[in-house]
Amino acid sequence: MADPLETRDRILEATLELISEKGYLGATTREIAHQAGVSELTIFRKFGKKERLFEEVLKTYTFLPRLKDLIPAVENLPVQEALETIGIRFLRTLKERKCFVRIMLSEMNTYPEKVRKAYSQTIEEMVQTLRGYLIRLQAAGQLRDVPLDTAAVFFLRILFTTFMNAEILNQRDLSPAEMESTVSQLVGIFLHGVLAEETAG
Amino acid sequence: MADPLETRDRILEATLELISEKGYLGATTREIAHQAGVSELTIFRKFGKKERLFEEVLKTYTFLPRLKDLIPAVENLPVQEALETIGIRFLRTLKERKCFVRIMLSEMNTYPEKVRKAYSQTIEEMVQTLRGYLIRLQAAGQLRDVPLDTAAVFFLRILFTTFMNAEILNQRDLSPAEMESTVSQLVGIFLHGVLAEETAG
DNA sequence: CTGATATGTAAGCACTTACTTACATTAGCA
DNA sequence: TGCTAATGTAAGTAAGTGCTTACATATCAG
Repeated sequence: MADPLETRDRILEATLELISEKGYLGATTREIAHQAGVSELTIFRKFGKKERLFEEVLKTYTFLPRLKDLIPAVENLPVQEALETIGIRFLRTLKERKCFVRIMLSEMNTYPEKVRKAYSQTIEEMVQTLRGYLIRLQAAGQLRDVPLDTAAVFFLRILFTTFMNAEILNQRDLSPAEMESTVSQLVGIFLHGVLAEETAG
Repeated sequence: MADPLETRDRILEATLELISEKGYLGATTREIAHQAGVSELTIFRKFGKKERLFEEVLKTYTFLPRLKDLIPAVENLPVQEALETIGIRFLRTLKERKCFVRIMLSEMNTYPEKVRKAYSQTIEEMVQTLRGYLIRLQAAGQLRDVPLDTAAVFFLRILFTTFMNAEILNQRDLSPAEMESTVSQLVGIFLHGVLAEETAG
């Protein structure tokens, strides 16, 4: 009948959505098949077993950190603007990949190895990107002597939890306006603890 | 036979542990009964249905924020020490209630209303406590003009994610030494963005 | 001892789940 | 046209799942 690749994609997308809504155990193969507009048997012919489906979803929807591409465009901006741009982009990426993030949070307990792999390919790489940027700032004398791994991690973690709290726990849309105000407040607090000129003690 | 209250407690504790390990759907009433050293029937006699068990666990293990009791003892310390004490206490509380936190994270998607209730009785109240302390500092002229809701939220969220990342995602023990160094780094970055004397621009 | 209360054992019910088998259909390619 | 690959329908299996029923036992207060 149809294009086998297209069929496969529809199955994976249905799986992503349903697992993110109901968890791995709560998402049944019957319902996935129905939502994908496909026979349940097709799923088993293509993926063998349900667990494989799950792994394939994690592989497929691991979002490559587009933060890296952003850095060059930002490198010439004033620090505050640069960090705000990075922060907004990070929040937007999380929003776009909401289903994926939900799965990571839900299944982190029950399938830590599988989730950890997906995690290190996404958020951890974003941390490294931000850290690289901060290191260059520090080398240029713009930052005082703080541990930059920690600083980068703190910065992104605040945004991650902001997203998690609003969109997942409270199931409330994180509006662009709210994103901007959160990020600018964060950058404010973050920067004035990091800028060299303000150390003095 | 035994004390009915004691039996009830054993069931609730087994439920807490098993749901935190395997999720609500993954924890079967048979296994809970076995781990509690109790007949499966006893569970249904005491709680009626599985969902009720879940709700009762959330109610029972909601940890009352002992942060509040800490504030008076801390009010006379220098800000840095005070925040470090608060931070360490928060991390320790999370560690003690690890099972409960895991459940909150896992089931946040699938049972948001139930989890949200437990959440607001714990972490949100801690935020308010910390915010109260910061407001007093600000009134005393020790902090510059930053939004203190946001600041308090940021502070605790960083610690929450630190805990989550280490203990849940990486299933690694967060040692007292690591807790201390994380908290002191956090307070360093946090404070120098908040202290009035360093504003200047 | 009596009766109530808390628990246990055993069997099972109605239902769902992941997964399978057997057979039919459709589309495209040679 | 006929072959192959991708899918579908239908029926079913074995193993759970939450939850129930019927009946027995043990403890303890009166």
